[in-house]
Amino acid sequence: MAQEMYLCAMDRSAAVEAIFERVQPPTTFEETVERLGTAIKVGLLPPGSRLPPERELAEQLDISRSTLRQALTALVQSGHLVAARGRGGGTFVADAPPLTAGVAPALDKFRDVLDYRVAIETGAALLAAERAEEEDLDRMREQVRAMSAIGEDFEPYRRADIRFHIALAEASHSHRLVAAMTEVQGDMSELIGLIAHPEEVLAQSNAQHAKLIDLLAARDATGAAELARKHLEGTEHILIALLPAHV
Amino acid sequence: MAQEMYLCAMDRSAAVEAIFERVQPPTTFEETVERLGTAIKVGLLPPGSRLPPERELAEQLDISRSTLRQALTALVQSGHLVAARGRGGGTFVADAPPLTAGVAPALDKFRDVLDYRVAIETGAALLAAERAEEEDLDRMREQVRAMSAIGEDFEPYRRADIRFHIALAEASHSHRLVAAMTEVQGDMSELIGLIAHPEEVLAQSNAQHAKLIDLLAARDATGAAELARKHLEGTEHILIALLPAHV
DNA sequence: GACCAAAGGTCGGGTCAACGTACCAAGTGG
DNA sequence: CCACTTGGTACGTTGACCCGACCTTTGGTC
Repeated sequence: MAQEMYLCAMDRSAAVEAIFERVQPPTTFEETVERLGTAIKVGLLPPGSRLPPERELAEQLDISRSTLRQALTALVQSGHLVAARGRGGGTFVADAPPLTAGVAPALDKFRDVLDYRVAIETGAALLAAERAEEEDLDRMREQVRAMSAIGEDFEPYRRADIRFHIALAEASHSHRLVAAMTEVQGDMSELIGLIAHPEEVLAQSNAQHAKLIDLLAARDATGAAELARKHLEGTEHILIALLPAHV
Repeated sequence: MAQEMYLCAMDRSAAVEAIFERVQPPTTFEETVERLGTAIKVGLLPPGSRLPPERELAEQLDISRSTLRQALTALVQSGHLVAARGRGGGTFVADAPPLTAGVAPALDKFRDVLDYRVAIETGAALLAAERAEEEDLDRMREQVRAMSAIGEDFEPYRRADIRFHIALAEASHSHRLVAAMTEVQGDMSELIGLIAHPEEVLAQSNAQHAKLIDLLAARDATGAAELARKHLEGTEHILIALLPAHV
């Protein structure tokens, strides 16, 4: 029975190390705050929109009402939601949602987010080129129009931008990529607030959006992925220059 | 106060629906079984290798020993691990790990896994082309050699194949992509057991592996992503033909 | 104006996952 | 034979989560 061989000393690869990292699944409460909070920040739930009644929503999410209320309460206190009692009341997305001014917590976490984003965006672009329907493209075109119509101040531009990228994920017709894209955009918002956005950059960015749609329509998967990657590099360069030196 | 506007009826997009889906974070126990189980199935922890002592491992994973033992016990009962008491004992990966004969649970889950894989693999290929060091490429070459040396029976080939793809993720130097790749490969194993693998298919597959390394060495990101996508299509076509009609 | 229905808000008790600590049992090396 | 390392067991504590009943506010309806 005496087996030797201590944990393969040579093969201490990054993958093996990843096995033994901390295991900490989020609680139901945390997950719920994350889900709803991201949806709000990302604009999927626009200001003024109403959530389903608590008892109903709890059933949809398949959690108890108590836990749901914890999450809702947290979001009310943070100013993302407002609650109104009585008939015709309900829980609504705040009209003036607080700016997501995260004070840049973990630094190497952002590296990860940026890289993960590359995978999700290019993957979505690739599959979208293979599968996008005309209606998917229309939804994307609408956001491009919105962005070019704005031009000046950044907040509404950013919202349309997010919706464009989520629409891209939807065009890939992959449930999981939509979820991943939403999550990634939420994470990005924490970063993007930190940097400046000259108007010319936005214009060029939106030109790339339009071009991407053309490539999707032409079913040019390779070109779409390539353009997507270039598109992301723009943001990256600005961010990396801004972030202090890392490991 | 009377706000109207019931949850934007028009905008019932896939992304919005995804918000209200079931929230069910895994328990620590489940997550731990998943982590270790995947690592074993995927061959990151080869048969015969020894895990750290329980008390130590529990600290690394930042969970209580009791919970860790639940997970270990589960893996012992399922035949993935064997435990030996006494000094010089420990917990070891079983020599003959049970075949992962998953009875194909959710069907549309696999669609999702396949699509997610496209994103992770192409994303990893893309970033690897930008960042791979010579030593990263060497690790991949080694697996290609291993695969071509085998040729006949499938199990060892599959193991080397997995390690190749994980090495690709490592070459992208993205922590998160390594983790995602490992997870995806674990999920894929459940599927791949279901299909046949003619020798000629494996040969062609390995030729693509070799070609991919060349493209990475040449820093041809677009070409690498393109080839990766083609490489995956091979598996997909076989699987989709096999899986019954879906929605 | 009385009443009802539909919402959010509160309370108390029950269950179970996870933790921590101490202790038992087995096997190996000195 | 002793001591030490390592897996196995037991038990009490905490806290997340659930369930259900009830209160409070508020707008609509008769």
